[in-house]
Amino acid sequence: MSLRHALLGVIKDTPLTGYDLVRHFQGTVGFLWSAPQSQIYPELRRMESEGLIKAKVAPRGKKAQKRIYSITDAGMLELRRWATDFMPLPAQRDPIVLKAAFFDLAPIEAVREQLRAHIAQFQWRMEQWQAREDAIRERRAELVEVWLSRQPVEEHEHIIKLKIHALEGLIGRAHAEICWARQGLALCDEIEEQRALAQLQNGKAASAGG
Amino acid sequence: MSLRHALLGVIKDTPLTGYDLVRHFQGTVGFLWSAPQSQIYPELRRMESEGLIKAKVAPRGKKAQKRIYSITDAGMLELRRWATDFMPLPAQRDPIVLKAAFFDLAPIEAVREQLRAHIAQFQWRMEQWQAREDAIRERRAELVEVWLSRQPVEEHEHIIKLKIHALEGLIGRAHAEICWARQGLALCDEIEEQRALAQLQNGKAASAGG
DNA sequence: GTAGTCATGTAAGAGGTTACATGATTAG
DNA sequence: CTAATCATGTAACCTCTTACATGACTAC
Repeated sequence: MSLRHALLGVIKDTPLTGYDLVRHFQGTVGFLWSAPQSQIYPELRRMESEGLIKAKVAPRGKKAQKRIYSITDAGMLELRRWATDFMPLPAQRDPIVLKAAFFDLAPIEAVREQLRAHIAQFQWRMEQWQAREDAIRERRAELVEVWLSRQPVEEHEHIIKLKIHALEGLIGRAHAEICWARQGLALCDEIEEQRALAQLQNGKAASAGG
Repeated sequence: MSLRHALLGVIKDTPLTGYDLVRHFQGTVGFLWSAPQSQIYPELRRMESEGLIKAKVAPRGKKAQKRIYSITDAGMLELRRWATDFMPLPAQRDPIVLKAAFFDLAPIEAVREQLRAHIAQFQWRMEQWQAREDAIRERRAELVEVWLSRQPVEEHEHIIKLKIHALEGLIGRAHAEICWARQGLALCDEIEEQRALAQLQNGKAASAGG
């Protein structure tokens, strides 16, 4: 149930509407845990019914309303419990690696395309993570600052370093992914070269034999 | 639908029963894509009904029977299609990293425990992957050899190199994960030291002031 | 006979994806 | 008035998890 805790992790800093949370899930926390809008609204309702968050209904214009959620003591407790409890590694399940193990079934140009996209995707993500890291380090990350303002000053640096460490994990992983894909591209070149060479020698042998 | 293709990827080499596949999913392919037994049997039935595999019912002892599945032309085609088609990156969703972003909410000893387990888990996986890689390279991987025996000899090295490349991706990632967790442990030490130092200075200030 | 392995399932529920659906409000 | 944004949902479907369930066969 990580979505729940990702949501709590944002709401703990400041009260937000479901809509705000949806946006944040494409911005800040979304880099850590992506979730579609259709998952967030029902989850907020469930969390409310379980007392982890509470909603304040606020008017919006003349007729419309919105629900501004804030964390409860029970929610904060649950978040701390989750952060503290041991969590086993999720099962190994990566569709790209699985596919890579069967790349010999695909034309080499399709393999290249997949690997190039892999690089591009991770480079894009890496930039996002890097930007987020910079924002946190330079004290420009709004919600983090709100949270820090409620923590003892001597802990601020520790909190920041831990948050940066989490992002460093993603960046390091992205780096590994990019290296891997580049090696894959090199392997594609090597394979194609050897095929061309074999073709050439085949031709020679044929003309020599014929 | 990666489970389906993981299954096809094994069945393509040699006919197998559901039971055999379950075991393989803790051995060879399971390092790439883990799946519980309760998912494999129904999926095989579905694949059979869709004509991707066909079952040969064989007797087992006197009364019992077993279903030996083998791949059909349609199944082989589907596997090649899947290997060729472009596949977008799965959404970012890693519970451990998410948790790491909120490590400041947990007691430092709990953080250490999580990180130590992280290292141990990935070291274990890494050994499995490494062993698998060695087996493939040294031509001791049974099913891979069955597959190779039906491929042109001049392609053998390419196929092996591609399969090893897939495993190298996992190994590289595991390496990154271990590095990250070690840095986390170092950070824990640092934080604890600084806390102890602050405690000490607080004590001094208190005794000087009081 | 009995323990271990071979063999095959079902079922409830959690979590995630994709698409659809609606309506108020605000900025131009 | 019209388009973009704010705001909140529902529904069908798929995948995966966890647990339960059964029975034949084989080696001791």
